[in-house]
Formats: sequence, structure tokens, C-alpha cells
Amino acid sequence: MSLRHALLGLLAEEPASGYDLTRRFEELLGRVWPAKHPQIYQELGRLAGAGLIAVDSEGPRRRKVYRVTPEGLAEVRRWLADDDVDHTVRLEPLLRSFFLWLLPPEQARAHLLAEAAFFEEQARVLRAAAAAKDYDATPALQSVRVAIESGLRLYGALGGWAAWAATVPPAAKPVRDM
Amino acid sequence: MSLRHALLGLLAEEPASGYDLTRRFEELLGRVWPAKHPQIYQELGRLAGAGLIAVDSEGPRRRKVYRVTPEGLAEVRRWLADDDVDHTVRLEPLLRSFFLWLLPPEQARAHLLAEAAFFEEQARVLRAAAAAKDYDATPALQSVRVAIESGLRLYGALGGWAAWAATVPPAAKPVRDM
DNA sequence: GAGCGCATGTAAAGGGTTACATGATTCT
DNA sequence: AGAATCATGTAACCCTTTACATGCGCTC
Repeated sequence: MSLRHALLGLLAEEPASGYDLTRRFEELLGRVWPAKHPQIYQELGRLAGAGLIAVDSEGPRRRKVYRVTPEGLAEVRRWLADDDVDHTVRLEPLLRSFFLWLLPPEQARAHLLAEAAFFEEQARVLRAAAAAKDYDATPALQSVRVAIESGLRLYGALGGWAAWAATVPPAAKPVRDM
Repeated sequence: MSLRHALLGLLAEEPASGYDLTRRFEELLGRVWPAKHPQIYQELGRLAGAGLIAVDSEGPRRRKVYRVTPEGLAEVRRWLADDDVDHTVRLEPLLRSFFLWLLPPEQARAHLLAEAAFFEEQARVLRAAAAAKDYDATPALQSVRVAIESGLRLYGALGGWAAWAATVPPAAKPVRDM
């Protein structure tokens, strides 16, 4: 049920088409909530059916620009204030880490170093994004800045963890070769 | 495709039934990769069909204990060594943070403080788990320790972030009431 | 007019949750 | 005898991805 609310949230900032929203997911929300165009178009249809959004204007190439309705705005706010949040951190690299003892130590170490490099690179990208513009111009931009900060800290923590994990010496009992 | 490999990884440690695996997901892997029993039983069926696991023994109440086959073990290792990792951090609280500007500042602040409390509590739980036993006894346990460390650092970072975010003053332009 | 990017959609398949259902064993 | 827990499974539904498909508008 998060996609629906994310769409409402994006439309609360400004009216947009399915195509616009798809790109915003790619560049802005994709790290924490990926969504491809078929799902977005489908969900826009449902939201329009439910009266939470409405067609604002139609442009060339069948382009339909949606805006959020007062009911839609109320619904995002309800969602945001709601306190039954799903705190699951679905993260494949961490799942893998539970099973790294199955690899020969060197291979596990190489894997962790590659992960560390990846996370540090992501942190660098976000640091650059944070410095790139003035996020105090609008409330929406300020929220983006706060969200970027979370990514920055998260990737920093993950990078540090992976680098540390790569240094942990293999346990006494070696993995038996298959 | 991660569930299948997680099951193989768990069975690589020791043979187990669907019921056992369901509980291990709940207590061990649930934070990063939730899985309910219907999915687990279904996937066990597929894995058995593919010859990656086999029935080790049958017990009372139709209990079937599976063990990983050499092919299955090779498959987890292939997965672990494979470097096309999905780095998506699917995390609802971060998605929400992009839209917090839609709430009145006090409400947003209260929400962030509740999140901070939650993450700090989780970090505390994991700190206790890390101190609870000797993780050097087996390679598998050592990997669990490393995985716990990632959670510790992650929740620490998220807790710090949420506490900081709660202190960010609202932007100049106030949110227009609907 | 050829090619590219814009823009929208449908269909099929896979992954995951919820609800329903059943029966065996153990404990009180 | 009744309740709780063990243990497995099916069916329906929702969420998400991948593949397929189409046509418009702009630029060279």
C-alpha cells in the first residue's frame, strides 16, 4: 500500500503525468521504493477511480497530467500520521551476510570489500547531491534533504560495517570442502 | 529468488523441517527478509523437485526433515559469490520521510521522535543479542554475529538520523492548510 | 523520411501475504 | 476431555517485474 501513497505524495507537490512520476521514482525514490511504469499507470488508474486524484489536463501523445484531490491529500496525511509503520529493512546484502561462512574466507572477504566499496560510493554520490543545491527553498525540498541525510548515514554505516566485516578473522573450524 | 537461497543456506547448517525453517525466519532473518509458512512450504517443494534438497527423515505429524544436497550447496555458494547483488534498501520509514512536509511541523516531529525511539530500541535488542553468547563456536554462528553487527550499526544510524531530523526547523514557507 | 525519445498501455508470470482448513500430539 | 501447540498444506488475492505492443512528435 506504499506505492499508492507515494504517488499521492508526489502529486501533492505538483501535478504530473505517469511518465513524469516514473522518472521521479527512478531518480528520487528508487533506492528505497522501486516502481516501474506498468505498476504506476495501473495504480494511477485505481487512484483516479477512487477519486483521490483527477486528470488535470491532457497533452500531446495521450499525455494525461494528474493532480491530487482534497480527498487524496487527506489520505496521504492520514497515512503519514498513522503509526503502524512497517519497519522491515529488506536488504539482500544483509541476508547474504548470514551465509558467508559457506564461502572460502578469501572469497567472503573479497565480497565484503566489494560491498564496502559500493556503499562508500553511494555515500559519496549522496554527499554530492546534498551539496548541489539549496534545499531550504520549499518544504518539499527540505524533506528531500532530510531523506538524503538518511541515505548518507545508512550507506556510511553499511560501508563501515562491510569494511569491518572483511577484517574479521575466519572462525576456528574451517568450512569443509564439498 | 532470495528466499530459495536463504532456505538452502539455513539447511546447509543443519537439516530442518518447514516448521523449523519458518521459526528461524521469524527469529533470525525476519528483519531483513520476512517469509511466512505458505511460501516456505511451497519453495521447499520446488527445491526438492529440482534436486537441491532432499527429505532426510520423516517424523511424527507428517513432519518432513529436509537436508541440502551437494547440488544445493553448490547453488548457494554460486549465489553468494555472484556479484550482481540487489542493493535496494526497501524501507518504508524512509519513503515516508520524503513526504513529511505534508504534515504540520509538530506532527512530523512527533513521528520522527517515535521512529527514533523504535530504532534505538532495536539497537538495544541487538546489542543484548550480541552479548548473549559465544559466537566463535562455529563458522555459521560467526556469520550470525557479523550480521547482527550490521543491524546494530544500521539501527544506530537510523536512530541518530530520526533524532536529528526531528530537530530540523520547519522551512520558511509553511504548509498551506487544506 | 528515418530515427529517437516521449508516452501510454496490456498480458503474463513470479513473489509474497492472508485466510482457510485439517489432523496429530502433548499437556493439564 | 479439552486446550494448546505442532505441523502441513491449499486457495485467493495483492504487489511487482518483465515482455510485448503501439503510436505520436521532434530533430536531423
